[in-house]
Amino acid sequence: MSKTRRHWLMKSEPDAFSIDDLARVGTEPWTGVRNYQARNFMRQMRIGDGVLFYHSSCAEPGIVGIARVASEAYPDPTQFDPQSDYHDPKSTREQPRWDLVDVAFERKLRRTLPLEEIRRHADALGEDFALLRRGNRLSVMPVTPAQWRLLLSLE
DNA sequence: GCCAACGTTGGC
DNA sequence: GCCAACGTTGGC
Repeated sequence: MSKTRRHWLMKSEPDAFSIDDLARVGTEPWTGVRNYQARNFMRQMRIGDGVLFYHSSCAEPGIVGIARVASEAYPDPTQFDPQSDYHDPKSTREQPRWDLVDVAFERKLRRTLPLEEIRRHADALGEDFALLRRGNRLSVMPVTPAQWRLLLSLE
């Protein structure tokens, strides 16, 4: 396993949990991911990896801040909680299905980097940039160093 | 609110 | 193992 810091993009609906919420709490366990691909990406995360914080399902979807991975992946406790929206009856403490990582606030961007503007750089970002793939619904995705640089240069 | 895209479930 | 039905995501 490489020791190089890697980069990711994580989506959140600001009505549920925004970049300002993260700024307030400092560090947040990223509960509720119930997609295997997204879970597997979180399992690849290492402490210190960079995270682009993306607001989805809102008036101006886009990248709004930078965070960093603050823990290795560990079982998402909400999967065991029958009261939780994220409860998964097929999960047991012996055999958990869902993991999460802790995410720590780094900074807000000077402005929201809107999806619409990101789209205009689709060619430079390349085919492997999952955010712009057709019908993309992935909430956790990898970002290459080149994509990271390009996106932050737009700020 | 609409709808396209996609993942998951379950019957067969 | 196929595939239709269903639920969810997320931009608009």
